Amino acid sequence: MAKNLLIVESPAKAKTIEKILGQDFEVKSCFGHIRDLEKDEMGIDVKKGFKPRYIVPDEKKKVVTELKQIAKKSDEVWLATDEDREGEAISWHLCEVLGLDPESTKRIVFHEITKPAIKSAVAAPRTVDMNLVNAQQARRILDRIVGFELSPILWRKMSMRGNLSAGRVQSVAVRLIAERERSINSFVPVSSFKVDAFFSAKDINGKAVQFKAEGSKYNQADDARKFLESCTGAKYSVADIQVKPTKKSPAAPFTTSTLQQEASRKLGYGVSRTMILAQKLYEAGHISYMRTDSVNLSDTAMDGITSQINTSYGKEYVQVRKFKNKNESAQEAHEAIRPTNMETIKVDIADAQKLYDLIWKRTMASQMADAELEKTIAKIEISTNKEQLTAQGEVLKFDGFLKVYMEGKDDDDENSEEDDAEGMLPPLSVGQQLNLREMKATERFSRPSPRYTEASLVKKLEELGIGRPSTYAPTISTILKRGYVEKRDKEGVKRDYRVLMLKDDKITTVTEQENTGAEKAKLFPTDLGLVVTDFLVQYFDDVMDYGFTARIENEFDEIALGKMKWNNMLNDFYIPFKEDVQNTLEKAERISGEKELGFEPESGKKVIARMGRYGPMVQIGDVNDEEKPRFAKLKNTQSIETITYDEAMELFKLPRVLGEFEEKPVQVNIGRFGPYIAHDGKFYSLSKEHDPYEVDLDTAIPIIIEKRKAKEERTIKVFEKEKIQLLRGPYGPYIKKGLRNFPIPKEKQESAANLEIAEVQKIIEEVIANPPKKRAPKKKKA
DNA sequence: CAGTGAGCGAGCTTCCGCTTGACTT
Repeated sequence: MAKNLLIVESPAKAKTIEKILGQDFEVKSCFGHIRDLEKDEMGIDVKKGFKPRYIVPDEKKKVVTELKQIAKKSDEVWLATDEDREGEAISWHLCEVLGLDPESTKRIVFHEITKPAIKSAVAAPRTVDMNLVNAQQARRILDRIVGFELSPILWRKMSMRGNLSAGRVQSVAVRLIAERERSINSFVPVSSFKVDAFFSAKDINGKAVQFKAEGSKYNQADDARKFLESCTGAKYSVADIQVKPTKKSPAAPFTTSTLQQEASRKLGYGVSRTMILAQKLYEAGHISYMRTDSVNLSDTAMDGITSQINTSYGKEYVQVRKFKNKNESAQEAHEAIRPTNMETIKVDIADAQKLYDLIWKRTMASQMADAELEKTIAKIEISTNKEQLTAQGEVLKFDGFLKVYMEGKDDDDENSEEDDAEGMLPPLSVGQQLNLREMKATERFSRPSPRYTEASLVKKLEELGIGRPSTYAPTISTILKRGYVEKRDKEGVKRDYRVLMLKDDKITTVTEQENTGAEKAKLFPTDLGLVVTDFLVQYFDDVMDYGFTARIENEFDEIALGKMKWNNMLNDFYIPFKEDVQNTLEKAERISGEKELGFEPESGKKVIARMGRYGPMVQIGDVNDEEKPRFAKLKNTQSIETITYDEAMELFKLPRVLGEFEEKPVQVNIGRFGPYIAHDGKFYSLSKEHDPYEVDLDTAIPIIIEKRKAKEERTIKVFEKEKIQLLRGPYGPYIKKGLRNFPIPKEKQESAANLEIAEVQKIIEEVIANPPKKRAPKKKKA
């Protein structure tokens, strides 16, 4: 039996550390937090100075029991949780649960899992820092108060049903998306005309090549035309050439957030996918810990990286760098994300190779030499005009880190529009005459900020100091699951733009078309998200403020330094907050996001759009009217905010009779489960590519025929006028009664076609009596 | 299943941060 028990958070770390420390230590993991606030009644005694009530959650009981047993048998317990606020709290909770004295129990920390780091940590133990623990408790309690006070307000005040929630992080994330959407919708593009001249000159081999020079931008088409006119008959010559050496430096090694961004840009992964794959790589020992905000690399890692660069590319490619973290909220408990062994190139894990390559390359590049470029800027004179044109070229003199890796660009990066296509210029000399092939003034429109992707939202949250590496992906899952936000593509719209062209001393104008506004896998707020956000901003502007987290983080820091009492801090927050809560419960009206669209001409009844119990809808008339109001669901792409009166009225055109087929009427409508076609007492649901408002008889009939045929092929037998059916499924035959499916016992599957009604009834009864095991039910309160 | 949307008012839901499995179809 080992004399010492050392506890870390992650089981994968435990294994590695046990190898390093040898026989004197048994290393175990506690799998993160082992205690949390009780779920009922807040878990906090506000009146007793915010005294928290902690419990060990059911799913943690097993780990805790095991740790208790081993702790009892060990001479000494060492706490080696992460060196950050949460890690310190975990150590303290371990003391509480394992019956250890926090004032004497050995607490050690390290930021990297390397032999020297761990050995020196063990040589210099300290004790649990209660100030830091208190800062964590304040953080935890504040989040609980905010979440568990705000969410019930939504349940009371929202007309929409479902499990709604609000919180310090998620609600602000939704707000970012909501505000971006509104700024896009109200954006008015402004056009300008950019002049480009195309010249030809001879390259080094004497071959004629074309190159581009840029002129000014004009806000009006007329001004652009005047400039082109002024150039008719002009001669062009090189007035000046400047050659400037420039440098490009590699980006810092990956943190969680930058890894998510790069995997999104280069591989198209959502943040959850990235994290699942990274977790697999970590568990297999291929990469360091993947939930980190640090850009630091251990000395051991640096040695591996530089020697790998040396062997692969040579000494001149090595350039050792220390990166500094840009954001203040970083807690830097771990290293940057890097390969554990730079010599490993192939990882034998499904789908994870590409992500590993990305990490490997980024890590390599971070310690490689700057790329050296030579930028040439040539000014071109126009004989008839005072203005000059500018041609730019770039030549790579030394590739440096670009040999392995170049960081991707977001579509909201400035200059990304222009500076990506800088090619080479042919050799030019001052005074050289140039032949103009053509000059164009192309109309360009200003663009709104792009919608967020999962990864660009994470970037923004990190900039604001909101959320942590371990919560970025789950936060996005939450706001998607709650229906506040949707991830989808948007088709672009065609837009005309003008091109004025000067060629052979003649000016012509042509109109061309471009596709604009197309976006892929972007986050859109739903009506629910917009309505809930507006409500929260109206009544809880302090918590919803983008600077709120940063402000309370400063106070948590004060607590951690022992300069502020944690319950005083909470009290200062709580008093005005609780007042807002009371006030809102009393005064706020039910939230429905109602918007008046107009009046129905025949009846004079009001037409409105609002949130209903089942989602966004339009309504004609009022509940208090004698006649019942009429309702219609909004289409997926429509929103309460932007729907027009005409679009709303269009929605009332369902149900619609399309015509007849086999002497029976064909009707299209929208039901609870979406749009469907009704014919001859049967229902055929419409797939997404069919818009129920567009469907006509000619499209409906093939759908009926095809679905009917597919159904026939799957049907084995029908009982009681189709109330009970025997169907063929992908895993074998099954029984369908009403909406419910019932499995057929294995031994009866082969002869399913011979089953009679009595036997079928018996199977159904048996299944109902002994329902198949479902996923473990959620724990209810005792 | 192919309907609704208010309100009546049980009984349900919820936060953020640490960590990984154990569950189905």
